[in-house]
Amino acid sequence: MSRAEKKEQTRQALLDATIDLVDDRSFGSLSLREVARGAGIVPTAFYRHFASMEDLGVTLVEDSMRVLRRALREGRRDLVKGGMPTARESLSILLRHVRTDEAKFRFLIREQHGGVTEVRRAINTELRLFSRELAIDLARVPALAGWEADDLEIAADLFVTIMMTAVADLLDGDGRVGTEQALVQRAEKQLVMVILGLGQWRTE
Amino acid sequence: MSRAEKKEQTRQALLDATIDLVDDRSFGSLSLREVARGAGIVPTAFYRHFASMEDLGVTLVEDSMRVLRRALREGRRDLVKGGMPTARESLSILLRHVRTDEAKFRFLIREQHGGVTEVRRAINTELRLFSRELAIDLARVPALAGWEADDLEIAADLFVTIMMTAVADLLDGDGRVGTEQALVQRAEKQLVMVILGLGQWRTE
DNA sequence: GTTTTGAGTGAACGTGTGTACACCAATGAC
DNA sequence: GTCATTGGTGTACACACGTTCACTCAAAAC
Repeated sequence: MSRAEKKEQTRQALLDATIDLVDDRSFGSLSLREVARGAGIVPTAFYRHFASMEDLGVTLVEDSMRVLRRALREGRRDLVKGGMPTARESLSILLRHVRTDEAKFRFLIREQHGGVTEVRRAINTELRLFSRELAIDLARVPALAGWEADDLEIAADLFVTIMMTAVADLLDGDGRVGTEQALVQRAEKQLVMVILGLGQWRTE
Repeated sequence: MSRAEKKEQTRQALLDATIDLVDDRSFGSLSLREVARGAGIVPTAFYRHFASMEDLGVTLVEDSMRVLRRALREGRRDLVKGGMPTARESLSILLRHVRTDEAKFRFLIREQHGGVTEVRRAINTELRLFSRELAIDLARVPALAGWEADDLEIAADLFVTIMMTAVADLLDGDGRVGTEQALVQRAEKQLVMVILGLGQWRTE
């Protein structure tokens, strides 16, 4: 294995170890030594890859966000068509992604309002970008033509909030199936309420 | 000062010190010694008041929740009347409370999805209670008569989510006034969207 | 083939950690 | 007035922490 490959592998091991540890603690409570230990290297070697824990945290946000963006984008394609069945479809796509990348989603949810400023900032910046992206999609929906761009972004923001709340609830809940189903139905109904509200907006 | 009073005072000092420290870090990253130092007592004296940091955390949730409940209840009285101006009113009441009890709200926002299980659980239990309370209020609104109780709770849940998101954004934002105003308007419009959606629910 | 580079090592530092224990001193009960 | 109760103290322990420094030794550059 080449030198660069070996380095990349260790770097990834550090990121993986961090994601593992953050499953039941906050990122800010992790120690550099713990992470290094988890990756199977000596503490001082950590600095060959990241300048600090904060630096690693920001990198981890970009990593995890790539997964979230992919999930939300896929769901988005259907959501903009409006109506109840497509809202359900979008949600189930998202939640399927959550199940296969549980740890990364938990990291994002936990640290969105967490105690490490740079990490928090990175997450919210990315989420805002995504809201704007969704707003642009909404603008292309015929039924929403003539809307203010600002208002569309506000609606998009609310969709994202509902989605993220559903993810948080899913990850927090016990493993029981009934709970999960109820949770999905709730989020779905909330999305529909907003969609119905959109239809009424300045049309009354 | 009586013995019991003196003890209560120290206990409060521990809670205050914790709230202070949590302003820019996560609760899980606090050490017992730090908190004791902040309260002006020696580490071992901590145990005269709380069995552990986790224990203190749960107490702090109850403390802070009392403030949040009062704020949300006050705003609720107007919200259930429906319509745009009352949504604005409810929001401004809440945000005024946030400004006077900033640290406690920040604690709740930060730890709602934070790394300390018991604390997280305590916050979400209380929030769920509040949602249910709001749902009962909604049931008394004539326009919403005939709704399923479950659906009302789902709507109430969404109201609470929007409110909490607004609080989080307010506390995260820089101090600039323009930002704050935009944020309030956004939350207000989101509330209205849901209210409009409620009007359409199974009425189409 | 020789030299340079750099990821990983291991010992050492000063400092902070949670908790155990014996102790003090003032309040409150009798 | 005496004595038990109890919040707070100070010392001590074994351990974990972030960061420093001089080091190895294999891959990459020449």
